Amino acid sequence: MQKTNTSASSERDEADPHGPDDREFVNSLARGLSVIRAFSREAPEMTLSEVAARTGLTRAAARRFLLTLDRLGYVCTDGRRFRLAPKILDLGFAYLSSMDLWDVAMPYMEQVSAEVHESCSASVIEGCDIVYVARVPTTRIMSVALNLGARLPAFATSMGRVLLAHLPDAKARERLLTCPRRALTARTVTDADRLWEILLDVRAKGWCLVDQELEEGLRSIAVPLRNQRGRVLAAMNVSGHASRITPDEMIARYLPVLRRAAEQIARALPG
Amino acid sequence: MQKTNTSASSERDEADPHGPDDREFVNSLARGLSVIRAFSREAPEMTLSEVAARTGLTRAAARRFLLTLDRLGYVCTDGRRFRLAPKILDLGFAYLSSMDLWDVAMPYMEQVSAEVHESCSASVIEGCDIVYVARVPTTRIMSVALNLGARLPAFATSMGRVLLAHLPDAKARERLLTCPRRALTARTVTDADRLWEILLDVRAKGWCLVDQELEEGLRSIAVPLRNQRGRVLAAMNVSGHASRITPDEMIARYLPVLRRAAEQIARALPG
DNA sequence: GCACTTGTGTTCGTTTTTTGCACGCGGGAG
DNA sequence: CTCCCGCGTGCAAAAAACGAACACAAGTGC
Repeated sequence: MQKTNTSASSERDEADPHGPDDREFVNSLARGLSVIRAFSREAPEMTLSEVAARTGLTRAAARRFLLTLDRLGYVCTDGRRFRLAPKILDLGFAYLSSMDLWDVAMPYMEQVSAEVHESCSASVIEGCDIVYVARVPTTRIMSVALNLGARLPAFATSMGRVLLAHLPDAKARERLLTCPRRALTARTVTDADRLWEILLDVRAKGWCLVDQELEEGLRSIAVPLRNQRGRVLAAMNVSGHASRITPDEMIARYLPVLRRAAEQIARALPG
Repeated sequence: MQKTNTSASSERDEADPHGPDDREFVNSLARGLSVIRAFSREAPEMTLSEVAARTGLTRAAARRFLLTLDRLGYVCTDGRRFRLAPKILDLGFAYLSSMDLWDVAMPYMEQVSAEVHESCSASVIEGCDIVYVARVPTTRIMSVALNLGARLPAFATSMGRVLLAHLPDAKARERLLTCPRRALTARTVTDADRLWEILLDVRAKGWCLVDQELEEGLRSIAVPLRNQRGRVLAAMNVSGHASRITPDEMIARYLPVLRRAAEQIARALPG
């Protein structure tokens, strides 16, 4: 879902830049994972050779990995074409399960969504992107479907700015400067200095509203999710269509709901 | 989220039963993936040695895999403890993106959810389990959180029975007989012959209602999701709390909504 | 119909990487 | 202090990767 895959996020991408020749780096694993990632909306189903071409592996290597993944149940094949099997979700599931936060947060997010009649989402920051880790959708307002694992550029999203604002100064600055900041609408703020000011403001206020900077007609407001000790673990937001709600109304009506939910989540979290 | 991990689903589990000695099987990949899966709710954060113990790998091997995954950004570490990084979701994301179905289905599922004020989910079958692939939650009614990738035993769920019913006879029978069928509530039907009758009925009717067989107080009704050519790709359901709705009401009010959505999804699907 | 190109998937020996084991190190608890 | 547990490292043995063949099919031009 969603093609965006925005920023150049990951510093080191897998594939096979003929690995760090470290003896501590298992190339087979990196290559196997790159085979999994070779599948996409554009190529949901591939022959052995197509996989080889996409990953840069030899056909022989691609074959070994595909057969291995098939044996393990992560891909399936009709003999000629290969496609990913649902078991792949087990891997991400391991991640989601390993975080109590989402489990704890979901009921409160459902409550938020029910109260404001808009989608409520949670995300974490990774590199230049935010990654969606939980979501309670209502009727679609965005042009793209945002599902778990989806990425959006941090600098242009309400959750991204909240997360950036709660990074240590040096890190936040560095990300602002190094991450690509393509304007996504006419309103997108891309100037690093201006963004820095915004982050300082967000940090002081404890919330962030973004008005049609990510997508025309889309407004969203986000708050940090903290654990009991006050450390920011993620961000949570609510978005609404510009035709349905003004920024002031969002602050008046949505912010209190978000803040209350965030507090309840913090209290409900262990540790 | 959700511990269930029910049935013994996967025929061949990974780990390291010292692999099929085939030259076509890449042990390193299987082992690397088993390292990812070693993380769970119970062990969200582990030292190198703990990972080694959990996976049955030597510490040296575990170390190499963890360092590799760290380099690739799939795990992160504070130097001592390792945990999964959100990038892991990219893997499952590759799967979800590779299926148009979910993208197409989501808006209709949101509509269903809005119309009946209950959660609407979609799943596929894999072995003895159904795997959740899309979900529009409303306020929580189940005791467990069902998220993407979550598994439930097929025989005891409405979606599972729909999916089993649309398998070829031989396959459906075989799964009924070989899959574990532990009773989950007092009402759970576990008798294979009785289940077979139910499946035939589901196949004939084109929908399935399950009343508190999975969990006390939980009723759900499911229909198949087909492509334009009529092939069953997944199942979609709506569930409700027993105190809020009777089975007859579910059939009267929810079924038409589900059926209409399923038809719209079929029409909206390519090929 | 025929040789021919092109793109498959598969096999095999050789080179290269990965592995497991044994050993050494260091820091916290008893 | 010393024991124990967790971590890092060197090396022979095992494995995986590579590349180059081979087999096969479908389409191509003649």
